[in-house]
Amino acid sequence: MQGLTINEAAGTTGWSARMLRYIEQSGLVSPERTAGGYRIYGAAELQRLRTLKELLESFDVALSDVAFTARLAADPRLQAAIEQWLSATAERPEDVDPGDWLRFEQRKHERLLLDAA
Amino acid sequence: MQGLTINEAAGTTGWSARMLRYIEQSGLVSPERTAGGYRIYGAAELQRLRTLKELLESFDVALSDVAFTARLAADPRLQAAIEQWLSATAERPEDVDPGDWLRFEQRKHERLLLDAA
DNA sequence: CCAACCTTGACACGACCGTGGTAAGGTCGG
DNA sequence: CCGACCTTACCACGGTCGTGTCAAGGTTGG
Repeated sequence: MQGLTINEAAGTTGWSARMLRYIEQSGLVSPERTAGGYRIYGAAELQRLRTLKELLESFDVALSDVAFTARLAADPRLQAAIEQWLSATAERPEDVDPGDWLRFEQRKHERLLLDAA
Repeated sequence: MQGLTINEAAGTTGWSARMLRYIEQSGLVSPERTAGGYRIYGAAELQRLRTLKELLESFDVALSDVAFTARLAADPRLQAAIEQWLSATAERPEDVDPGDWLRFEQRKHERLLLDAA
């Protein structure tokens, strides 16, 4: 076997088995499979899952954001197009309220925080 | 006045007035205001709105994706964290099915295309 | 002053995200 | 062989995105 099954991996990473399947579907962590189709998580995958969790939590980023960044990294044409568009804004950086998109990006979480208060 | 009001801007850019307000809220295009609070779109804003529309349509990208990329560009710490995490996957690029996250990213649109067919 | 336009705020709605669950069936190891 | 585990495929649910619309009230320009 030499690797963990999905529920064992869930136990040591903090994700649920359901989420491990979802993460695989998003293309971010894809474990090997046994001949019968069982997912087998090796040390590398376990490490990636743990750091992924940390990344999402410490920066308040969504899974889909990381997936999109992967798409960006793999498609230089797209990356160039977006960065070029953004750089046109940067022409007058003093006009941009830096809290603007930040609040937009994190609106959902602000609500959660407010509800908790 | 020397600029277009929101409905005039909507007419020449192809966006709806509603979406122009939404785009402003996302921090991507923020027009000046009159003393009374009216939005005034100048040539620069109009151009940005048109190219934004083109960008979203030709690359099948969401508004929130561009907003997230802006957040990335403005937060090097976040950008570095995500890119570092992604680069660990790239260690074994031959193991990654490039259509995987691509299909994940565009699942919604595939459905639309299928429905249309 | 006034008609035409703008503002914010709210409700609505379908589609998608993140997540849990359950059902029907296949695989593992002893 | 068999119990424990895994697989995929669905339904559900609250929350967010993108978008329209409507109400109540303020601004603009002649």
